[in-house]
Amino acid sequence: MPELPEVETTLRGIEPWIADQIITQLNVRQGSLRWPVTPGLAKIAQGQKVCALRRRAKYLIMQLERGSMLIHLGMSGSLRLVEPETEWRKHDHIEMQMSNGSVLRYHDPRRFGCWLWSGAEHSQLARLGPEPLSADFDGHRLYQLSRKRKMAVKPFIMDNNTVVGVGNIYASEALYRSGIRPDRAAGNIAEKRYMVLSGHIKEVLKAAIEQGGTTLRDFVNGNGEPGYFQQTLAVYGRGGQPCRHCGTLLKEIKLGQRSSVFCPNCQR
DNA sequence: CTTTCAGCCTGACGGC
DNA sequence: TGCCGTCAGGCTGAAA
Repeated sequence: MPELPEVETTLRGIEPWIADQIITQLNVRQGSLRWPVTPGLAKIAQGQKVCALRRRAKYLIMQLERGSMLIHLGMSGSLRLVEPETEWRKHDHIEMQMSNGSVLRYHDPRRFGCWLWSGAEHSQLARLGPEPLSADFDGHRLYQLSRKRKMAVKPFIMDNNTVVGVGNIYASEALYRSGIRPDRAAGNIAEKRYMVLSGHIKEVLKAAIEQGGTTLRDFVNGNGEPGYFQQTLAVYGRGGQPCRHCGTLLKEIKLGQRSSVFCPNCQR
């Protein structure tokens, strides 16, 4: 499940191998993703240089000479560098060959990701909130945006309009660290608590990115799956198990269609 | 305006 | 053993 840290880790892993290189060939084997892969993408991309690779929210933006490719990993997607002529695995959908011999493979069993070309601005990026690790995101923003909102705080912080890149895992963990119940109404939380929460969102994402860095070699070699976060998760996926702080059994509820685990004693 | 929810897709898992 | 239902997840756009 690629969340922001995984996307950032992917970016850092592949960037040195493809930046400033020319796309010699692009193969689309399966173009039926979240949105259909832009028709003619292979022909459009071929011969263009990768001028830059950057991340916005959970999107990767591959800046080429005449426009950009917007890439999303959905929830099961991955980008890996593989040896040339590597046998195609099931669910390998796209391959990009570079002038330095690097080969990038896109693998995505559930096909929730996307590869979209645009010569101008991608509409998907138009109304995104601030990056969680930027100075534009802080407790003041959470407080201001949440006034009079009845929505539970967890879906509120997972809303891309509030702040981007906070998925179910890290929202759950940040709320636990902040001592805030995920089902508390967003509009009913004091500014001070939002200051604490915004700090923990940043911390948890930073920590995950740092740990993701240890799996960089996996991306280069094309082996293995990143599984770095599992050991450090306090609540996500631990419903019914004891809280590591107080021993109270963690409670699991549904919020906005998503499972949410919290400690009824530590979080209020 | 805010909030909810279906739909996209496959693999893993539990029950029978 | 295999079949079936359920779940997981990000994101959009339509409905309430």
